[in-house]
Amino acid sequence: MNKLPPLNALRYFLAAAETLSFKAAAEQMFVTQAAISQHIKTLEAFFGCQLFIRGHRHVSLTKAGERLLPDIATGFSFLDKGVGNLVMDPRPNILNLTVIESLSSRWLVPRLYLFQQEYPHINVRIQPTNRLLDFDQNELDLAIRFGIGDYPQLKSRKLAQDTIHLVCHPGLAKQIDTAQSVSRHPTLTEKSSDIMPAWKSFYQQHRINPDVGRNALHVDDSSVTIIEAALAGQGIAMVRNSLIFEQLEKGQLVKLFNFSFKCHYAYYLVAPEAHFKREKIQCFSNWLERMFSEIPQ
Amino acid sequence: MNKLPPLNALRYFLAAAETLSFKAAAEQMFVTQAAISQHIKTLEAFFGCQLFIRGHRHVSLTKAGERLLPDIATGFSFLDKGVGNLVMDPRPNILNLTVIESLSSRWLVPRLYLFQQEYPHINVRIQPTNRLLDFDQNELDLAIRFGIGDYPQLKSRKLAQDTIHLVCHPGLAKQIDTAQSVSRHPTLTEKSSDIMPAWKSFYQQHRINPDVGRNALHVDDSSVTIIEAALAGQGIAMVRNSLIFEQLEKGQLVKLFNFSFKCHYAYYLVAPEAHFKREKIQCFSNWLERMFSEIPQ
DNA sequence: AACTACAGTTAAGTTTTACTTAACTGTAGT
DNA sequence: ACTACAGTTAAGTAAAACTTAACTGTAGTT
Repeated sequence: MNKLPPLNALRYFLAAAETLSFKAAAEQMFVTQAAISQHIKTLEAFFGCQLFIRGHRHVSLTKAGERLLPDIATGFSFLDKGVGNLVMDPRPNILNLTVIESLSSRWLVPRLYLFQQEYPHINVRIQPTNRLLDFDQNELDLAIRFGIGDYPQLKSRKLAQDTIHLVCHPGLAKQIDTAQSVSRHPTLTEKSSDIMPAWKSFYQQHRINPDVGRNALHVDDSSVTIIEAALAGQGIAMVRNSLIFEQLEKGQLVKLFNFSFKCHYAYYLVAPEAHFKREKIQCFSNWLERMFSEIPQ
Repeated sequence: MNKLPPLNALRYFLAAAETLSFKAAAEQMFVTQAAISQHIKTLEAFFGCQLFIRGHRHVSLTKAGERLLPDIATGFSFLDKGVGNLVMDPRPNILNLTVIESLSSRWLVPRLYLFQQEYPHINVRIQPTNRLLDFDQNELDLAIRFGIGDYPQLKSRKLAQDTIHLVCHPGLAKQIDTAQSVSRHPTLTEKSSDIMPAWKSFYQQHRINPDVGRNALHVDDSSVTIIEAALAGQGIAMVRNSLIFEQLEKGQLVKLFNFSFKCHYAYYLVAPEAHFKREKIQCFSNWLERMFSEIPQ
C-alpha cells in the first residue's frame, strides 16, 4: 500500500478528466474552480509530471493523465458502489419512528391516517418515548424530539418552534380573576423542557412569590397526564400550543391572562445523517412539515 | 456519483478491517489510534450504522462492515495501482540531469567516470545550464542548483555549503602586497550568486573604496571563464572553493589575504518530489553526497 | 485594433478538518 | 487487587482545504 496523494485531489482529477473542464468539475464537486486548480497542481507536483494541458476554455489530458485515468475511474466506481450499497435503505417500506410521548398521543397518532392515505406503501411504526434511543440497536429510522437540536453523532432538522400557554378548564377560569389568585389553585407542572422556565416567567411578570400557595400537583415528565387533568378541571397548567390548540378552539380549555411563553426548545427531526437520504424519510418529513405548518399560532 | 464520506476515513476503515485492530491500523497508516477511532466514528455516523463491534484487545466487523469491505478494498487497490504506475520511473537506466555550468565542467564531469564504474547500468546525461528547466517538458530527472533551495512545486535536498576565496595566479600574487593594491589589478567578477556580496565584504573588511581602480573585467554569469582567466594570470577573482580547491592544492592558484566568504547560497539537488523515490536518483544522490563530502574546506 | 467574455491561476485570508496528547474506560490476565 | 492493553473522548494545535478577489491568456466580436 503505497503512499497515495490527497484522495480528494484524485477525485477532483477524475471529475476534471471526465469533463475536460476545471469549471465543470468544480460545479460537479461543489467547490470553486480555484480549489480544483490547486488540487490538480498538487497532484502534478506529487507525480512530478503534468496531468493536463491547459487550453483556452478547456483542458486536455496529457499522456500521463491518460495513463492515470482508467485505474482511478475504476477505483472510485468501486468506492461509490460500496458506499452506495450501505447508504441504501434496508427497509424501504417500514418507517421506525420514536416520538416524544405527548406529541405522539395528542397530535401525531390522530393524524397518521392522513399520511397512510397519501403514502399507502409506507408503514409507520411509532414508539412513544421521551428518551433518545440508539438508532442502530433499535433499528430506528427517525426520531421526533423536543429540545435544542444538538445530539451527538446525529443530524437534526428543525420542524417547528412552539409557544406555551397558561390554561385551565373554563369552569375553573371563572374562579380566577387575578394573576395572584392562580397560586390559590392547583398548578399542574412537570420538570421537563421549558415548562419550569415558563412558570418562572409568569411569576416574574406578575410579581408573584412562587412559594405562596403550595397546592401544586407535580407530575414528573408527563405532559399527557397534565393535559388530561386540566381538561378535567383539576388545575391550572402550562402547556405547549401544539398539544392543546384544538381544545382551545373547541372551548374545552381557555387561556389565562393571555400569557404566552416562547419556547427555547423546538421540535426536531433527528437521525443519522444518512437516514435523511432515504426516500421514505423524505416523504414523511415533507408530510410532517406540512402538518406542523397547519397548527394555528 | 454520490456524496462520499471523507476518503481518508474509508482508507482507515480498510486498514482497520484488514487488521481487526485500530492499533495496528494506526501503525500502518502512520497516525495515532485516536485518529483511527475518530474516523471510524465519523464513518459510522455517515452511514448511520456501526461498522465494528468493539471488543477487548481487538474489534470485529459488523454485517454492515462486512458488506462495505469488498468494494472498498477493490476500490483502493485500483487507486494504489493507478498511482503506483505513474510514480514508477519510465527510464530506470537513464538519468537526465541539469547542472550549473561551472560545477559541471570543473567538478562533476571529471568525476563522472567514478559513478559509471560503481553503477554501470545507469547512464547519466548531463545538460549544463544555469537556468532551471521544466522537468516535464525536458524529460528531466534531477537538477543540481546553487541557490537558496526554494523552487516552486519542486523538492530540494541540500548537498553542501560553499566558501568563496579571493585568488589569482602566483606570479600575479607577487605584485600584490596590500589589500589596497588589489584595486590596481584587473578584478574578474560575475553578477550571479554570492560573488558580488563577497567582493563587497572584502572591500568593507579592508576599508577599500570599490570605485577606485576601474580595471574590472566583467564576464556575465560565467565562473568558468573567470577561473580560466585567473589561471592565466589575467586578474584577481572571487571563486567558490568547490570549483578551484584542486588548483589551490597544486599551487596553480593562491589565496590572497586569507580572505574567505561563507556563501548564503548552497548546492541543492532539485526535482519533483516523486523523482526522489526513483532508485537511480537514490544511487546518484548517495554517490554525489560522498563526492561532495570529499571536498577539503 | 479595441473590447468583451470566459476559463484557468495564484496569493492571501478564513474556515474546516485532522491530528496529537492526555486522561479515561473497560476487559482480561496475573 | 493490581497490571497491561486497546479503544474512547475532550481539548488543543497544526495542517489542509476552501473561498475570494485579482490577475492572465485566449478567442470571438465589434
